[in-house]
Amino acid sequence: MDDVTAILDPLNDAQREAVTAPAVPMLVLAGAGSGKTRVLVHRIAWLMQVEGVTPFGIMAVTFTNKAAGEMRGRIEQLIGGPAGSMWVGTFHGLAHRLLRLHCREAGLREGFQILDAEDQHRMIKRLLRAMEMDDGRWPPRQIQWFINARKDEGLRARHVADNDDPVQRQFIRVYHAYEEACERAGVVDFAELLLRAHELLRDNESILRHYQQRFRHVLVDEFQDTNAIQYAWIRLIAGKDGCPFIVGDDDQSIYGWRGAKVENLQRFQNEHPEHRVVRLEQNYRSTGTILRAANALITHNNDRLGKNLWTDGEEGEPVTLYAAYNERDEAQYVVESLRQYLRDGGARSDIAILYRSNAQSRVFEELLMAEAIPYRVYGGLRFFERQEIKDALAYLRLMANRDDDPSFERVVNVPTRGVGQRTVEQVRAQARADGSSLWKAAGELVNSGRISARAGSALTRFIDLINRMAEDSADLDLHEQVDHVIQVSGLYEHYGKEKGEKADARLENLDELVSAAQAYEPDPLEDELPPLASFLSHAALEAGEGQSDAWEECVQLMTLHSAKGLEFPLVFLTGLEDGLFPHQRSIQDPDGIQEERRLCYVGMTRAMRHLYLSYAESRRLHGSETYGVPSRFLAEIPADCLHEVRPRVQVSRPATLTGGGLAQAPVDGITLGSRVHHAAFGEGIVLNREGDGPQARVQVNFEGVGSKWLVLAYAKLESLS
DNA sequence: AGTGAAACACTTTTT
DNA sequence: GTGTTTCACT
Repeated sequence: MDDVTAILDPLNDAQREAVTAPAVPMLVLAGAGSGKTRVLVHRIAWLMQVEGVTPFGIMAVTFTNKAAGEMRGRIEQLIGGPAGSMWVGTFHGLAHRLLRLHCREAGLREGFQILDAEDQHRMIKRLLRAMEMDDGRWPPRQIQWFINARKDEGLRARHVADNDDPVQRQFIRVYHAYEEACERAGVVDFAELLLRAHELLRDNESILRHYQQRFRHVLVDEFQDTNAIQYAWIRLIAGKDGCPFIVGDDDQSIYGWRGAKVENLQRFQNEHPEHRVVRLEQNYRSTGTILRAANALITHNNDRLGKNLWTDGEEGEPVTLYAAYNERDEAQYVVESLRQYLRDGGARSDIAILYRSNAQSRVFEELLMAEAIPYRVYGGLRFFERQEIKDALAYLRLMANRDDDPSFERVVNVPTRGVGQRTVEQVRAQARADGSSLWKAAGELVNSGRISARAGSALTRFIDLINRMAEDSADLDLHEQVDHVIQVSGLYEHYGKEKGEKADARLENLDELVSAAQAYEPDPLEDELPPLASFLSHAALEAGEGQSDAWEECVQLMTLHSAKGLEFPLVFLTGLEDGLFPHQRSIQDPDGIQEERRLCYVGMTRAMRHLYLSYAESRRLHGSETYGVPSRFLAEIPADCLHEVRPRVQVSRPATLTGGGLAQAPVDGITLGSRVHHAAFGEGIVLNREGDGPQARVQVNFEGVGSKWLVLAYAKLESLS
């Protein structure tokens, strides 16, 4: 039983309590840096080695591939062998596996493929056109969002009520059309994977019973991020007597905007009266001061499940606050400070620069570039999302399934082969008339001869190309197949002709696709599937790394959202201005503010040893100069945790520290953010200010009237606050 | 079919 | 200010 010491020794009391918990539903409230992955991993080892559960009976669910991979790795390390038949994966990945295993019962064809967000967007645009709906009045993005949000709630088009709202009615119409189009093409989008898998279990007694009996132990990571359908899914599989082991942190719920429901934590407790809660509150990451600052901030939120992080580590240095003159000054300060850290022997990869929105990365990039400090920006296009890669995949998808309309549309005329818009439109019309796929419609059109000779021969060329490639590569290995397609389709040549350095990069990517195919190993747990179809699913489900310029030691730049789950010795949390962070779009809504506050909390708790906060008094935003107020979050951090560096007085709008928080000094009574009254426009909030003296102009957002620029000398504004 | 100007919108992101 | 997308022109 010395295995057990290996499992339990590295744990603290709370962690141990969670890991060794009896067979009841468990909720582990795991604060930032409290070792939640460790608890999950050790729990699994405990189940196997002490409770005698086989890997076959365990399912562990995460949100990202990265988290899933890490978990699997650590499990295998701890138990000293492969986790084999254990189901460890993302919600989408596991739902996908379920659907592959039971595609017949799920109402899907055998080789169904997955639509990524871009494919889905294109498809909706096409549908709108076919339905003769103006995509100006019906923004495809909005409809896409609508459909996904409904699916995340578990609702199909036929379930959505229009409430006599004409707009809603149109949305539902498109949703219906979209469902049909997906059905016809044999594709499913991301949300559909979850919804379908849920329906599969819900509607198939025997399948459900099988999985309920099999997975008595379902473990879920980041439970605060689950949406309605994911919750329902877990509920179903866990069944009445399952013992779900849930790990989450309500204070780190930052995905409400995409359907995540923090309430699921509460709901879990209500629906499992016999559950037990363990709180992991000891933090192993940050200094005492950083924790004190973060704790104080998050205390301003309501309805918390309650948790207070502590550490027995050292106090550490105060959190530094820098009031920058503008965004360039902010960047300069950040770079100076990180230089100092590097001079003191710190590693570049220890450093993270965090911001609220992607656009903010630019200033930092420019400066880091100029100073020749290697950096890496997270986010952006990932490997399998690149244009040339998606083109190649579209060819492959068509070969696997001729009815794949999105892929047909994508490559009929890439590279150009004389199938113009006119011809494609004819094919679409034919498909609509026959209720068939584009591929069949194209064949039909060519045979019927109701098409010009030129267009007909161009289409025929395309049809023959696909057929020929499918035939010729049928017996090849996967990577040879991919290579063959890239060459024969003309894609390689096509992208080679692109000008600039782009061509090289694109060709390199295409080569890398071949390598990826060569390295690909099908999932042994689901594969009856031909390697090609399996590879294509993999490409959609795991879009690959962002543009990771190798593993060179780099300063890390990323949004606060993508920083979740990571930790860095040195963290810069930048752009702390009202309107930017918290973001303008969240500011009206109290729940929005709370989510922003949690985001700030997440950002602060990324820091291990050094935390720098900064804001800029003026900033170029969307092209024009704006004047920000220090983020309200700054005022919520106790003054004695903060060390304010070079507080600038007498810039455009001085900020001073008073009474434990930041307050603004008045500038002739009209301060940014204050309420004013105007004779004609009524009441509003001062958003912006330009210039000095009587000629100064202010931008005021009036209730009802909207925002106006006014010259102070003429406007006769009355300050109300 | 490919280029260029104009119009436009602009959190956060995984799968 | 920047990147994207659409439309019009060659």
